[in-house]
Amino acid sequence: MNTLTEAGLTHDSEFRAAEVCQICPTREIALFANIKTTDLEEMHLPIQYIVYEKGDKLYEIDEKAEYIYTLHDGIIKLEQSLPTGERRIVRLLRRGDLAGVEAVTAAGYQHNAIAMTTVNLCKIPADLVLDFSARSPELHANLMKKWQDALTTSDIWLTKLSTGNSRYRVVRLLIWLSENCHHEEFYMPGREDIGNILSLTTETVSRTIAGLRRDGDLELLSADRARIDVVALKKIVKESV
Amino acid sequence: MNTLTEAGLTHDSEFRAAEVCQICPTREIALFANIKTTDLEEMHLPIQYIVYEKGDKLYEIDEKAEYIYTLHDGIIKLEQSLPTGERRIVRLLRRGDLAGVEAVTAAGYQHNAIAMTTVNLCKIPADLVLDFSARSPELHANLMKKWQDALTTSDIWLTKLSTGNSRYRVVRLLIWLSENCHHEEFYMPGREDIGNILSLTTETVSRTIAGLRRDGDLELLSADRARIDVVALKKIVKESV
DNA sequence: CGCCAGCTTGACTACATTCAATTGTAGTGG
DNA sequence: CCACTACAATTGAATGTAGTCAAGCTGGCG
Repeated sequence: MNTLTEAGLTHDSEFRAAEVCQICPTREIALFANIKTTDLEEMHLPIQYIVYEKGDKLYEIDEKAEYIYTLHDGIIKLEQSLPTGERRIVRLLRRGDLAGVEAVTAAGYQHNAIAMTTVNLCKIPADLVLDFSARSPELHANLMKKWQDALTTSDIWLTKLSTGNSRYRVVRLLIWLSENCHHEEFYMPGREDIGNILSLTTETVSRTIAGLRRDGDLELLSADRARIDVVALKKIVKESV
Repeated sequence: MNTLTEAGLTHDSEFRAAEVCQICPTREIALFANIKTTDLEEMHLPIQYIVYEKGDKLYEIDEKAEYIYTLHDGIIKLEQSLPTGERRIVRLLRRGDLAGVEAVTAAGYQHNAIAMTTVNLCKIPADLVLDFSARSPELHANLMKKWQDALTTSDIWLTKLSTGNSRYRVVRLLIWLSENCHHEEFYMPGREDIGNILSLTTETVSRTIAGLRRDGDLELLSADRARIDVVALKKIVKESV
């Protein structure tokens, strides 16, 4: 857990960045990573600290984009709709990632953002970030780094999650999910969500997972928790160790 | 054609941004779109104007990233390798797009960048862009806009070029390619490249294209030029007219 | 305890891949 | 100018993998 709650804050409250960012457990990897405290004070940034429950929607596609979200804990999915009606999940966000960065350049959000687990995050007004990033070289650099990260993730999804057979794709996703948690046990999305991430049907995902269980490489702990044999799985996708 | 050559410049020469950007036919959509001439003068940016031929490599993955490229004309592919050895094309760039933007945040390039056609571009030192973007709010905004565009493109590739059956995917790609050119006729990559874009085999791509030709929706003009019935094809992918 | 959504399993079908052979095309040199 | 080569594209037949449709199953929740 990496919540501001543990650092002594109550949920869904509003703060000044200067007060709260110094004690933020996500700070070293977050948007304000290396920003001087004096700068944060100067900026008078009102930050809301919020907890969303599984299934809650942060924002919707085409909705007016006014806030950027920094994710402290949990997993968020960004999804888009196809002309045919189905949904496709284009990215998953985890600790340190930003949701809704497009708020600094575009008028509307480009995805539906939905909490897949309980989620802790900070909600930051985008216009202030943009203003301040024009004055702070550090923030400016951080912001670009976050764009870069998002793009790198997208590339990985294209190369590693959208190619190869179903077993290969499911395995890669499981490895990614397990990297989230330091413990063995990790969150596993529903079969339909996995299908929308990998462009597979729920049935195919289900069968593939059943296969991995038979081989002893995957253990289901509850509806949405699992444990994997990382070494064995990495061998399947031909990745070093 | 949208070349600086037509504007009277010789190939592969070096210029100061202030001299050359004012007459650039790509300027209104390029990185320096709305930058004041006085600012450009101040920046003393040495810009190389270069022409690459089909198949030439701009840069390689992991190569030290020192330059950003603004594309004036032609098409560039960005490709990555899979652990299994195959290549995947993760993005195609066209007029106005940037190649190697990662040079401003990362140490090395993240892709192989290869010219698919004859290509006109400007090669700009990344460190100067970064410096200057910290001082110029306009450039800063432009740069973020370009990141944003790249991400949006990535999302489209994930939702529209990596899902659905082969016919659907090939059609979507053809529509995209035809949007490049105002004329009917457009550049069509080799079957293997198309396969690496869409995660299909060359054989499947070939068969799909043969099918489109039989239906009269596609006409091959030469090895790498084609013409399509846009209306008919958009109907296939269920897109408004 | 029973209901319902999400998951699993089975049988069948559709589709893309694979392997192999053939045709087509652009480039080279006699 | 044509023959020859190299490579890309096409086509066919057989195989394999994922999709589809339709039943059952399970576990969490009222």
